[in-house]
Amino acid sequence: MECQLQSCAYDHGVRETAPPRRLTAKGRATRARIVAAAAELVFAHGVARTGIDDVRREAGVSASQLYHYFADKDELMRAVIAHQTDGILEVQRPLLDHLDSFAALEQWRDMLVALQEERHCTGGCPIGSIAAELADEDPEARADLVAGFERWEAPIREGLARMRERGDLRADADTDALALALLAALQGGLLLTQTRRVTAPLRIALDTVLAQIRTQAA
Amino acid sequence: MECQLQSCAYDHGVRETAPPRRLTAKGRATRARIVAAAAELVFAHGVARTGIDDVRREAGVSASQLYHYFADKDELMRAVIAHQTDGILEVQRPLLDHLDSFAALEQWRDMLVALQEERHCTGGCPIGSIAAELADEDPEARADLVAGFERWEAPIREGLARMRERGDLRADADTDALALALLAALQGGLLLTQTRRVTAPLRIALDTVLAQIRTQAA
DNA sequence: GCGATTATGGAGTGTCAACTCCAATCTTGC
DNA sequence: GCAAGATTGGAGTTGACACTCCATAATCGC
Repeated sequence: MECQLQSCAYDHGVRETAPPRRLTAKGRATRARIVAAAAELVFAHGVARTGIDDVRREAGVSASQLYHYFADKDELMRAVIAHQTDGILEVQRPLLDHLDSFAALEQWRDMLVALQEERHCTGGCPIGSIAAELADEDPEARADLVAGFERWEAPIREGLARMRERGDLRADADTDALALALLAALQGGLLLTQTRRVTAPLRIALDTVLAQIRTQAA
Repeated sequence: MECQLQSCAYDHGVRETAPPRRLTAKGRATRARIVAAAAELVFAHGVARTGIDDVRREAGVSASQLYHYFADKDELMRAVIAHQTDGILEVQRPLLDHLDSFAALEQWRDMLVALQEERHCTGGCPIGSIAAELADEDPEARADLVAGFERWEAPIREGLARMRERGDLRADADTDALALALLAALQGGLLLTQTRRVTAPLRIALDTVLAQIRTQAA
């Protein structure tokens, strides 16, 4: 509840609940290994179907270590949300920071579709799937998810705003709404792609919003 | 695996796994009560967090009854998917069957937004949330989810097609793609609305695709 | 009405999950 | 180098959960 606004990538577990005030280099590495293992398992099977013991085994640590770094499963899941948000931004970063041309938007769409193709359409959105599972169940997780989506949406919003300022889009184009619609199309497209096991829904959902953005060209 | 194509609303549990070949009137009522209770709990808390015992208690039946009508939890969840799809179609039915004018599309959007408003933005899509949880985990559930989405998408697709045939939309408008984009916007909008607890994402996501449909007016 | 089938009650079982405890070992600041 | 504190191992506990079993009561076809 205290550090949602700053970008806080890794120091998420350091709140009043987490016992260790200072982490040694080895400790940080162990903690990171736990979070990475948990993130992978949650991405593959969801929060509820990911057992602490699975994480423990995958990360190669003992139970006491896990509870040394995280007060409980909920706190670990919050660390996973932060980790996955970092991962999304890192992977999309070069493109995401320059979504200020039609060519860049199309490249971004191609990248997203190609990624799902590689995964054979399994797995949805790394944070969207968690949101579906936890948004109504864990208020703290919800807050972190809101922050995660915001970190994702911001560069999209800013890219479209630059297009408008530069004169590529009409002065009265609602770029904030278009950015939000793009994110929603991505989420919905991913869900349908995951369910139907074909990339068409994702591609078509994104293309439809991109077409709408193009109608706003100046 | 055998009855995805016909509309099969209620006779879903009657496959080789379900012991009872014939259900008496009372039996059907009990089975329906179980499915309804399960659907409500799953909608509120997800599949994994819904215990058989919770369903049992909520429906007012004993454990043996539950396993008399359903081979296991997976089969019950498949019945829930069918039940929720029926529910979605029933609620939206009057509108859904006549989505063949801009006015009707807007009325439908208003209804969807109002519904989430009533729910204070809690709960996502009755089948979308299940899809996020089960699509990669249970192949049979995935098949039923695909069928469910198709039953939902079909009337949207057909409404837009009628608009094109009637000349409201251009002859080269890709109404199938627009219908799919609308469903994706709905799913993504619901997820973001559920997470952020405001209806704006849902409304904006739908409005953006509606605007794109309007650009295809003849 | 009567035999066969279906519907119900409720106690019981085995497994697995999250989490705890305590003792032992490294690391670090000084 | 030496305490203080950080890090680790692994067995143990507690509860929840999906599912089973067997006996009894209702219902249906004829």
